[in-house]
Amino acid sequence: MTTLRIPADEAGARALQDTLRTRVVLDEPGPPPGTGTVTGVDVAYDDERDVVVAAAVVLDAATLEVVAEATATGQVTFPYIPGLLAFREIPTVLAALESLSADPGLVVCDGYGQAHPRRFGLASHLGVLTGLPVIGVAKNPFTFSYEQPGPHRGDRSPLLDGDEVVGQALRTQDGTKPVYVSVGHRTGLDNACAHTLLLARGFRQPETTRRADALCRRALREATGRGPARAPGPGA
DNA sequence: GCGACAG
DNA sequence: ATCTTGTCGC
Repeated sequence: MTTLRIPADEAGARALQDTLRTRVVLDEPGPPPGTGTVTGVDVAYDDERDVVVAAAVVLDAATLEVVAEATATGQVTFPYIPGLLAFREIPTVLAALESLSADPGLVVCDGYGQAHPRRFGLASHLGVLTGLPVIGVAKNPFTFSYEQPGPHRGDRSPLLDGDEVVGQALRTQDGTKPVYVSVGHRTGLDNACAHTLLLARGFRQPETTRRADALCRRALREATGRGPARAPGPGA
């Protein structure tokens, strides 16, 4: 496990990405889809107090049942800057991953891996730091061009940086927007798409992401007191 | 210089 | 990411 570093400024952050990207492993296929465990990671923020909560949820890859989960709380130490997302999220995500009681298997995170201006998005950064196979499944497009994939679940089209394929726009449900899949570390792109489809059986987003999202939001509410006031019921 | 821009 | 009502569709 590589030591975590948070640069003091943007230039330092970009330089560190250029250094660490040499350690990304792209010639492994990754774990076979549907076997072992898969782990979703996500974070939630409280902008008022600069608090961030990360969640890691381990699922059985065959049944999608929860095997283990963990959360971690931290202070926000880096602003959101497109291209530098990892520096904002990774410290707390690492803490959550480290306190898991089960083998994470393949890690699925929000955001990108290779589909990044310096080929070193969150998924790649997390992979290099942990040594784990990691893929990125993002909800919105970023730095690349692509054609709209076909309308059905499983349809895809490549994310292109020039003529280099850096990911896939993948339709996980008929009639919904695609998700954007890219490899982070120690996984192949076709395999990453296969995992994503198996994990997104009932919804647009992978079950890993949905579970981790729900958990870190709940943990944030409990850590920060009341979040947004719930609508008062008719009986109030 | 301007706009776009994962979460 | 987060705030936030109603509304459209199955």
